[in-house]
Amino acid sequence: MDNLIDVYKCLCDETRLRILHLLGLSPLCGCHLQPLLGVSQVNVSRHLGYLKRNGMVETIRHHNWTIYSLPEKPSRELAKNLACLQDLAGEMPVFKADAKALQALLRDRDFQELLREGGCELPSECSTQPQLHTQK
Amino acid sequence: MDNLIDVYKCLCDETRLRILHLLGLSPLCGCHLQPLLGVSQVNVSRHLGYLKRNGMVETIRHHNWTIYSLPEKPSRELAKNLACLQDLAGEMPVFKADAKALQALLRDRDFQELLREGGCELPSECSTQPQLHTQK
DNA sequence: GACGTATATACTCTTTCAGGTATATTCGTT
DNA sequence: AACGAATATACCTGAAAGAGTATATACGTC
Repeated sequence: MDNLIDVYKCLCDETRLRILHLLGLSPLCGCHLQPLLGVSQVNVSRHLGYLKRNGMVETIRHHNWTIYSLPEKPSRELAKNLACLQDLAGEMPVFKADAKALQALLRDRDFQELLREGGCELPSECSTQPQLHTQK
Repeated sequence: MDNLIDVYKCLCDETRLRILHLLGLSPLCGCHLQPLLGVSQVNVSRHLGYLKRNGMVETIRHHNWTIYSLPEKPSRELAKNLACLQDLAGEMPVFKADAKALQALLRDRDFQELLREGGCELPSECSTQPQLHTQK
């Protein structure tokens, strides 16, 4: 029961909702999330810390980066609610805009390499095709 | 987006979760919820007020009673999350115990009459069969 | 009109939360 | 060793939440 409440507590903040939605699409670092979300570094870090303390995300350290991702083995409560969130997000402007903004990052080779080095699975949206712009 | 956050805010309290779960099974008054939940009258009333302010429940006044029920036409966000909650509740001890405690009330004729007079649909669990104990 | 039941509000207190500014800490590069 | 990038923590503040006690309000009955 407490676990379920913790899940909902994590979900009742817009920044955290956007973070979880994005992490549902790909593992990400704070430095990727910050520009996507348009909030301060401290803010991202604090919300990520909150999510981690509550078991909503997992981390992998790689060099100076902390790669955040959704838990590999989420609790039933978490899994159900994340599925519910992704479902709802598909029809909500804020989330759709976030997903769109993420697409550019997913095609970035430096980003793909970072995930690979961190041992993360690349999301299917990461095109392995030759790409046009590799700005970092 | 704000609506979704409000939904989650309503869901991140144990008392409110239990209320919503019970209302998913039957319309109920505060005076029914109070003994079921085992919390004070003020507490039930405040949480019900919170839920109503956020559009999570609807009310019908009948004499001295206020019958609370889930919205007839819930928003997409609310509907999805209530479905998710009912799903999860099926396997959680606290909710199962609440549902069981509610069964006795559902068979109570005074209770059934109150719902009918309030214009509520009787939940399917309300047996219309002759009953053994009608203590109020 | 007095009383009991059902419900809601006011006041207070304590805790939690979200955000801002400033300041670590860690790692890699120069 | 100095610097920059990525991340995290400390301190402060204002707002909201949750609960307790007391007190209203509203309705029906006697």
